[in-house]
Amino acid sequence: MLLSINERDNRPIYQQLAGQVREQVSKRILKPGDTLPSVRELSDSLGVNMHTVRRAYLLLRDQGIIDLRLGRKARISRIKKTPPTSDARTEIQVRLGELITDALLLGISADDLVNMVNKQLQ
Amino acid sequence: MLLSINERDNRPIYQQLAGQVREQVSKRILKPGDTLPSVRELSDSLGVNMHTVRRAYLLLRDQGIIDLRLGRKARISRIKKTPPTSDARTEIQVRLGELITDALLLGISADDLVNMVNKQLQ
DNA sequence: ATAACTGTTATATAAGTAATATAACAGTAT
DNA sequence: ATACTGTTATATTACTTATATAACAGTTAT
Repeated sequence: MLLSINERDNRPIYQQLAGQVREQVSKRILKPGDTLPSVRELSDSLGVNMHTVRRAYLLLRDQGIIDLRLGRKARISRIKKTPPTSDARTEIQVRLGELITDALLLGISADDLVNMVNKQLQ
Repeated sequence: MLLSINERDNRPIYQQLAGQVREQVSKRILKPGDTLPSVRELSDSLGVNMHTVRRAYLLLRDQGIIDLRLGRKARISRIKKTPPTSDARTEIQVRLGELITDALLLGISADDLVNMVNKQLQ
C-alpha cells in the first residue's frame, strides 16, 4: 500500500487518501478482498491522527469502494458491475467541462488534451 | 451575464462564481473588454454578501481573467497567448487522471469518455 | 481464555475557511 | 454634485478539518 500526503495539494488529507485508494482500485493495483492498513497503523506511518485516516475510510465505504466491519481490517469490495446512473454521467460531464475550459484557458490545445486522455487511458 | 449558485455543488460560492465566469470566457460568451456586473449588483441579485462576490472577482483577477480598477466595473482581460507552463500541464494531467479513474469506477467506459471529450471540444 | 489486534463511539479542542454584516474610504461616470 | 464603482477595515458566526484521549466492542492469533 503506497499512500502519501501532498502538502501542495489543497484538498483535505482524508480526501487525498481516499482518492489514492480509489485510483489504485481503478488501476487494479488493489483488488477485491485486499486489505487496507489498519487505521492506527496508517495514521502512525503518515504522522496524522487516527480519525483523519478513519474519515478517508468512511468516505470510501460510503462510495462502495471498501467494506468495514468491526474488528476486521478494511477490505476492497467486490466491484459491482452496475451500469452508470445518469447522475454519475452528468457529474463526470460537468467535471470534464470544467477541466476542458480550464485547460484551454491555460493555453493547452484541444489536440494536446485528446492526447493526454488517450495516453492515460492506456 | 448568467451566474447562479448551485446548492448541491459542494464547492464554496466564490469558487462556483469564478468557475462560471472562466467557463464563459473560455467559450467566448464573454470577450475581452466585456464588463461583469458590479459587486453589489450581483450580490444583491444572488442573495449573497458583497464580499463573497468580491472574493470571486479577486480570484479571477489573480488568475489573469479579469481586470479590476477602483471605481470602474470589472472587465475581461485581453487573453495572453503565452504557452502553458509545465506546472499548468501537470496540474491538468493530475486532474484528468483523477477524473478518468472516477469515471471508470462509476462504470463509464473508456470509449464513452473519449466520446464525451470530443463532444465537449466541438 | 487471554492478549493483541481490529473498527467504533464519544468528547473536547484548536485552527482554518467561508460567509455574513456594517461602515467608511477612494476613484469614475453622469 | 450625485450616484455609481472598487477597496479597506473590523467583527462575528458557522462550518470544516485535524488533533487528542479515552473507552467500548468485535476478531484473530496464541
